[in-house]
Amino acid sequence: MLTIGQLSRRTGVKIPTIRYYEQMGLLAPPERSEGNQRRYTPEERDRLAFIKHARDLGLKIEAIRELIELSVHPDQPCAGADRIAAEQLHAVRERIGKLRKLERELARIATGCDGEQIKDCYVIRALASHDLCEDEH
Amino acid sequence: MLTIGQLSRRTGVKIPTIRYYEQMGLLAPPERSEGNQRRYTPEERDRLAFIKHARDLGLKIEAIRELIELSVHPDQPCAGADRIAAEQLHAVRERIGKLRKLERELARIATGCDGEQIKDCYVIRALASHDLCEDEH
DNA sequence: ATATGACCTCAGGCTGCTAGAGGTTCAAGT
DNA sequence: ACTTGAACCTCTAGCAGCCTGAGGTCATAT
Repeated sequence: MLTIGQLSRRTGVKIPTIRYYEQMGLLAPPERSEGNQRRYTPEERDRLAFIKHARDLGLKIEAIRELIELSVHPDQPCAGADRIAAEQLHAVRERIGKLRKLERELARIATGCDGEQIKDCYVIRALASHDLCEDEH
Repeated sequence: MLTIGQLSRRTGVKIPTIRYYEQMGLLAPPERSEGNQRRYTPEERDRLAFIKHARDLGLKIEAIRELIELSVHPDQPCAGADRIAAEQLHAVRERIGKLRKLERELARIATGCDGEQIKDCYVIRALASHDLCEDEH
């Protein structure tokens, strides 16, 4: 049995975050010691590691909840899990696309200024008007 | 003079958000009608457009506040504005890098499953353990 | 005069945590 | 057996950056 501190160190998830996940229903309320402290089994550690991995991949709490729900029914078809992963991939690709547009524009803005005073500053002028933008947004 | 609704439509910034920016000190408290409703000048519309543009580029409220502060002193050197833009560019590039790692892993996870049941599902297994990951994270 | 829509303020909620106050328990050392 | 000190407990509040809704007022057209 692990204390919450040991669990935290082994998974890299901070203690308040563990308690938060319990509150959010991602982790079942664990056993308690006589003095009311949380004690975790290795299975619970595995589940927390699962949650952390999914969070690191950018999955929302709600999506993780669905996946856990699915994983409790190992004999059902796994199309649901596939769908969640695919949706997540799609979301990540969209974010990358948007960020690359931003990158281009920021690169132009950040390197374009050779003025000396604010009133000539390309950064300020570029933000003040879209006329200097390459694409619409 | 524009009402808050007109301002909202012209800038694409929602009404509660405009009031929020005022509260945060990004917009000065505007004039009011006799009946205490906000009335905006074209200059205020321009400033809101500036704010929106900067937000769309991912700048934080605090960074925008600094830029506005700078733009009020047009005769000062503009190195500060350049720095803010460069920092933002750096942050965006970092986010892109991280997201691309996620993309690779998710793509592998989302396309790797040909099991039929949850207990064989590659998505679930990949999340449960890092053994299936390509890089550490 | 009245209807309707746009506006006002204020409070509370959202995500995903994090921090702090104020109190209890555990394990180790003496 | 006792004492320390770290680790734990619950609860509340806070962060960004808004959004929503309640309950009420204003503007304008008919």
